[in-house]
Parts: sequence; structure tokens; C-alpha cells
Amino acid sequence: MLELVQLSHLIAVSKHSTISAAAESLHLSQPALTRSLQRLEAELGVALFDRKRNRAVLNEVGAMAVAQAQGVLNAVTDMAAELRQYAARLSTISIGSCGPAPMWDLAAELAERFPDRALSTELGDTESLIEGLNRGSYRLILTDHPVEQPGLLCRKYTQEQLCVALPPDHPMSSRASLRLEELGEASVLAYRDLGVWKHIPEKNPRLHYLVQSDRATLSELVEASSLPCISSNLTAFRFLGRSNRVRVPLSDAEASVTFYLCARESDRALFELLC
Amino acid sequence: MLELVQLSHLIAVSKHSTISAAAESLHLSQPALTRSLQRLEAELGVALFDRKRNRAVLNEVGAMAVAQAQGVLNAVTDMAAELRQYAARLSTISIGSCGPAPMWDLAAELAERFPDRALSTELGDTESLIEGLNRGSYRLILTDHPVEQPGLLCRKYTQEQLCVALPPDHPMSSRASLRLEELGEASVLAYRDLGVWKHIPEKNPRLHYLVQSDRATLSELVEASSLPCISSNLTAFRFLGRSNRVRVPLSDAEASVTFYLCARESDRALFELLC
DNA sequence: ATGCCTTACGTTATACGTAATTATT
DNA sequence: AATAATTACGTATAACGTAAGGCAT
Repeated sequence: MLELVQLSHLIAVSKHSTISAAAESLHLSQPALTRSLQRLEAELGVALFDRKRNRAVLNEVGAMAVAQAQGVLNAVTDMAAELRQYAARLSTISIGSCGPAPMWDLAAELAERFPDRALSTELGDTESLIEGLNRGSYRLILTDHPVEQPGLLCRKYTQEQLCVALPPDHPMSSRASLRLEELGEASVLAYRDLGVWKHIPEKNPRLHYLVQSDRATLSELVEASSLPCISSNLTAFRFLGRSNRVRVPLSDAEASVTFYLCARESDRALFELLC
Repeated sequence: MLELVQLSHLIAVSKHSTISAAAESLHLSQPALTRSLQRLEAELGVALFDRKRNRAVLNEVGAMAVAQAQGVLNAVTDMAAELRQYAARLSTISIGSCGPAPMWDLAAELAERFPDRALSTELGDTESLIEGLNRGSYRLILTDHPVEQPGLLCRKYTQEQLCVALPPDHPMSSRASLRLEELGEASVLAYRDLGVWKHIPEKNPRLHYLVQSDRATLSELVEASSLPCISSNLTAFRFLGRSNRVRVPLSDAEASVTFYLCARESDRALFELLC
């Protein structure tokens, strides 16, 4: 049977012009390479070289064989790469969400249930998430409204309520609730990935957001300062650390969102495991 | 390095469902096949089977691998077939002609000069021959008129003059020439492949042609009968055998043709060898 | 109990390297 | 002389078969 090493040998010869040079590059003795090429010719039933006793040069058929062999080898490496990628995709659970906090919760739950599988998380708007779920880019998504589509499963997952975490001595710390606008021109701490909350800053453009991209840093800043911090029922325990902040809920309509968990019908087992 | 036998082993397993059955079909022991598959998995770095100690079934990745492997193996066999075909085409000199007799002469000349190369001959009308020469279907063609085209070489090759071979006692045997029409309603022997002569019969539709497809048979019939035989300066020695026929040239305009030899510019060496 | 897969071990076959041979530059 | 390819021969590695073991139906 024709084998791939033989094809790679042929290609090496075409690259190095002489069998000797090719053999060296292959860490092979010259006789071994000669025989390998002879076997290849016998296998194919065609002569690939013009042999002049002292020199073996590729003939016309050999030149075509080199091109073909290169094609075959590329096809094989492509195949291997595709398989590895496919296997990786099968073993990773990719989730998409329109808000960071519920995604963290979901990721934590999945990590606990499937400790040996990789997780990939992504933020996006609900519409592109649904598209991604249908396309197979995501196995689970968290949306900001229920999704009713044939072939998709959907149920309420959690609710997130934004609040402002104030130091106990802040003038508004005893309020039952407040609107963002009431904070005036204050500087507030906030986390970078907003997702579905990305329109919140527009509610009070005068606010000066001190955006943090690292949760630990944000937590430290909260503890080390008396700056108000935009937080929520889901993020409080992460952002506020051991500080004794008072959480005052925001009464703006946009400050409360219900998240829905969606999966493909074919993934019902996974979906129901999370209920 | 990944090898093609391993891919064929994988395909065999997918066909026979169990490793044992596949091993038998491959004339291999079960353990040998098991190890071959293990090597394949190790090579690819992905698991292709769900192993239940007692049973090994292809998993999702394995199913995709089977499809890919099939593709690779097909590509390889295609490659081999193409190479063999290419080699065959390179080693055969294919000639086309618009008339059989000069083609026989040319073929004989080539066979003498290239005793180890195969010849393929084909009759056709001049236009399709030129097209074939440009396409690479022919290396040499014989046309009934000179061809002037950039990239093509052309020169006069030979002339053919039709005649009627009559027995010495035939009333017209002493004529210097005659027209087909003058033969009236006679029966005449003729060879099948007419090529450029195919319009000759129309010159005298009353003639009854006893068409022969075998040259030896035609020759025997000429010797055994007194029937006139349509022949030419080029075919006389083949068709008339040792009979003492008198050849009377045909004076019809269509009964004389000059043949031209054409080749591609890239084949100048071959072309000039024949001058 | 039978079928199927895997591991272990001794053997074989295939491809390798070394050395010798021949031809070409 | 030097380089390059092929042939010959002994060797080594890698894949094989047999045998043994374990799990499941």
C-alpha cells in the first residue's frame, strides 16, 4: 500500500534536487531513501525519475506526482487539524450572555458539574446570541427576554437588580431606593463589561464612571474609598468584598432585568440538568 | 507519522461495526487492529471511540474522522490513477489524420523510430484534428490543407491519388485515366475507412461498393476476383497484393489530395525528426 | 457461556544503516 | 579525486500473532 512517508520523501527530493541531500534532510541514509523512492515508483507503476546512473532527476510524471503528493499531504494535515478542532469544540461548553453577572453564575455551576470540560464565555446582545445558539456557536445562552422559537428551550434563569453601594455615612445611605439621576455629578466605581446594562450610563451623563476591568481591583477600591459603586444583587458579594457598604436599589426601570436560559432542543439533557 | 493503512483500518471498523469483524475482513488479528487504532488516536490526539471495556463504538469525532479518511483515501487513489494516465499519455504518440493511408505510413515511420512507445491513431476531419492538436489530444496530425496558425508547425507530407485497379483484361485497363462515373453500375471493392475520401461515392451513386474492413481480406478478394478495386498510390501495395492489376488514375478533381503534417511548436524536435 | 476488547510477550517482516560497486563530473 | 546513485548484506525496529485476562451481554 502506498504510504504518506513515501510521498513526503518524494517532496523532499524535489526540494533538495538530489537524493543524497534529501536523505540528509530527512535524517535518513541515501540507500534507504533510494529504496523508498523505488518502492513508490513500483507502487504507482510509473517512473518518476530519469536515472542516469549517477543522477536521478524528476521527470515530467515525477513533477506532477510532487504536486499531487503535496496536495494529499496538505489534505491530511488539514483533516487532522479539523478533527482536533472539532473535538475541542465538542468538549467545551460555550455559553453566551447579554449580562456578565448571570454568566458568571452559570459558568460556576457548569464548572462544578463538568469539572473536566472547558468553558468558553462570551457577551453579546440577545439577538446575536440567539443566532449563535441556532448556528451552534453556543450551547447555552442567557437572554434578557424569553425566547419562543421552535427547536429552542427557554426558561427564566435569574433576576438582576442594580443598586448603588454607598458607605454607611453617605447622605443617601438610608434611602429605600434612588434614581441614577439623583447622584448628580458624583464619581462612581463600575465594572467594565456591561452587556445588557450598556445603556445605564445614559440615564445620568453627568456621572463620572471610574471603570475597572479587574474584579479584584474594583473590590479593593471599594474597600479603600468611600466612592459609590454600581453593583447588583448578583455582583455585590464579588465587588464589595468585606466592606460594610449599604446597597440602595436603583428605581430606574432599566435597572432591573430578568435573564432567561436557552438551549437547543437537542441539548435538553444539559438544559434540564441546570433546572 | 500518520499513515494511510491506519485510515483504511478506521474505515473498515466503521463498515463492520466491531473491531473483531473489521480485523477479520482485513486479514488481521484483533489485537493488531486494536493497536493500530490506538496509534491513530494517539497520532491525532483525539479519541475516536467510546470504549466500554467490552465494546468500542465510534464517537462523534470518530464519525467525522471516517468521512475525512474516506476523502483522503479517495484523493490518493485518484492521484495514482491520474499519474498513471498522465504517464501513459506521455509515452504514447497519438496521431490524427483525415485519411487512412498517409496515417498508416506515418504510424509505420513512428513505430520504427520509437519502437518502445505506444501509438494511437484516429481519423477525423481536418477542423476537429486542428482543435485536437491545440488541445493536446494529438501530437501529430495529417490534414488535407496547409494550416497556418501561430504555435503550430506545418509542412507538406505526401500526396495521394486515387485510382481504380483493374484486371489486365478489363475494357478500360488501357485508359490513361478515367472518371468514376464511367464505371457505370459496376460492383467495386473498397476499404471502409474513407476519411477525406468520404464524398467520393457521391460522384457515382450507381456504383455498388463492396466495402471491406479488413485489409488482408480485401487483398485476397482482389486476387481471387476480377472486380475493380478503389485504391491509390499509397494503398496499392497493401490492397493489391501480388495480383497483376493495372492501376488507372481517377481524373475526378476530388480524387487527388495533398496531406500536410502538423505539430505544436513545442514539439518541434519530433516534427523535424520526420522531415 | 460466549463475544469482544485490551494487555503481555515472543516472533517475524520490513525498512534501516554500513559497506561495496559503478558511473559521472 | 569527489560526488551521487544503486546493490548487497547484516541488523534493528516496529508491527504482527498467540496467549492470557477482564468485562459485558
